[in-house]
Amino acid sequence: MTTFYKEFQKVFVSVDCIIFGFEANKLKILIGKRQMDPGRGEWSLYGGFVRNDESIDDAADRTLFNLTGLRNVYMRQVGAFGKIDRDPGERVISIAYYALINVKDYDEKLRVQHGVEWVNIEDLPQMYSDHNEMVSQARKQMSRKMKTEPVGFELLPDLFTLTQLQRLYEAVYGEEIDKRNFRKRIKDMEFIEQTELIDKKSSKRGAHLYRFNKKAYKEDPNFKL
Amino acid sequence: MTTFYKEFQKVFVSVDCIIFGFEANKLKILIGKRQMDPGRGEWSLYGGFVRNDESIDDAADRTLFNLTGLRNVYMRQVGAFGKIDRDPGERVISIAYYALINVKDYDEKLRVQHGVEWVNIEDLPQMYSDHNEMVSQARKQMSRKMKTEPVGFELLPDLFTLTQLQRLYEAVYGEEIDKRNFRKRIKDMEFIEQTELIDKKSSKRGAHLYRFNKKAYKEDPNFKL
DNA sequence: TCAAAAGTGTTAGATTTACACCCATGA
DNA sequence: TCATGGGTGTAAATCTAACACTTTTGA
Repeated sequence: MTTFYKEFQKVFVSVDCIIFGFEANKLKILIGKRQMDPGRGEWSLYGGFVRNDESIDDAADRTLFNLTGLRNVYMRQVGAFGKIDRDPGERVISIAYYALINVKDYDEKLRVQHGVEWVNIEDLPQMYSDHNEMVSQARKQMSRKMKTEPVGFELLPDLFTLTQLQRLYEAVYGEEIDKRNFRKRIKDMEFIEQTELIDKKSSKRGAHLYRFNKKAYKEDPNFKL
Repeated sequence: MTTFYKEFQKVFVSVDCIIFGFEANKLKILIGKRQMDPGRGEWSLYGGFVRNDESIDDAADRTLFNLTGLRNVYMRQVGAFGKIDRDPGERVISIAYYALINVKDYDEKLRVQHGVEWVNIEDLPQMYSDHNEMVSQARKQMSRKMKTEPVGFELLPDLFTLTQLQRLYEAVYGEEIDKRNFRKRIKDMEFIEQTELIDKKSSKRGAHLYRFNKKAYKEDPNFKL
């Protein structure tokens, strides 16, 4: 089969997923104890090897699906990580991807089955290989993305309150946001629509539920938070 | 040697370099006709395969050095490209890097020897495989970088006039910039230092030559253009 | 009745943009 | 002397940031 590049060496290529979720007003990612040698037992991102019959994006989708059973998830490549000895077993080049999911979409039983946990991003343990570095880059890219594109909604239920949305952005940026200024900016974006529904879970008075209207956004794609 | 991941498949990994230069007020990249099958004769970025004894960053440095003889060049990873059939010969995953060099640092003889040319970024031919896509992503990342970090100086001689600097930014952003506003912003950055030297090449009156003071920048790293 | 979260406008300051003329010099 | 690129300041408009009180309701 190898007809053109005989003289060159092949290498293992894997993907690692930084799966972001938002829960209890905290930004979290899914990590677990590595179940494979080398490094068995160390905290680790969930990953997998790229097969010859799939693109790297497909490998990332498949890996995420293996873990969560979810498809059509928002995923973006972070970049390739390729120090010679980044994997203690073999030469492995890994391509990191981050994903944004709604925590409630991830079945608890499945999560437990796979032995992964939602861990606060501010509170990560030391992880296997260069996984901390991957997360740090992923987080930067993700928060930059969230400033100018309406991708944060992937982390929320379809209906959300403005306070939820604000807490999400506070968690992502790692800083408090002025409530009035925040709501002013939201009001300027017509594709974030107030519904008639009221959420009573988080307050006695109740808060309006909002929804992100994708079609309306496409007609006037001006997002900034 | 393969002791841990036997059941997985290895793949070729290459690097491709988007080498930016600035000449005649235009942003350009180095491309050449591919000298290897498959795709021989097509316009192409310069690339090479990653070896097992080097990191992917080192592979990119080595590849750039092979072509230009330059070391310690500003390089950043763009990302991994991994469609199954992106290379018509074999499965090859490629990691794109962009580099910023001063055109005058690249020896003309060497350039001709390697059969590569400086081509205006606005004016690229169709290239081999996904190379146009690589360039397009590289350009976006590079111009975002240039907005907030003083990396544009890598594309200029050590001494430069403000008009040169302005033309560079105009080429990168693809739009005209107001001269007075531009110079006002420059004056606010103390690490862009006026020298006593006058450049007479580009005007009869002569223009002050400026220099980027790296140390001064590190003391007060506030850059925005 | 009170604690807790929802909701609402204004103003000062900072930043950004638009804009036009004189200068120095070599040809 | 004139054509060419170098160099300079101001004012309006926009954007950003700071800030405090009233409302509703379940416990």
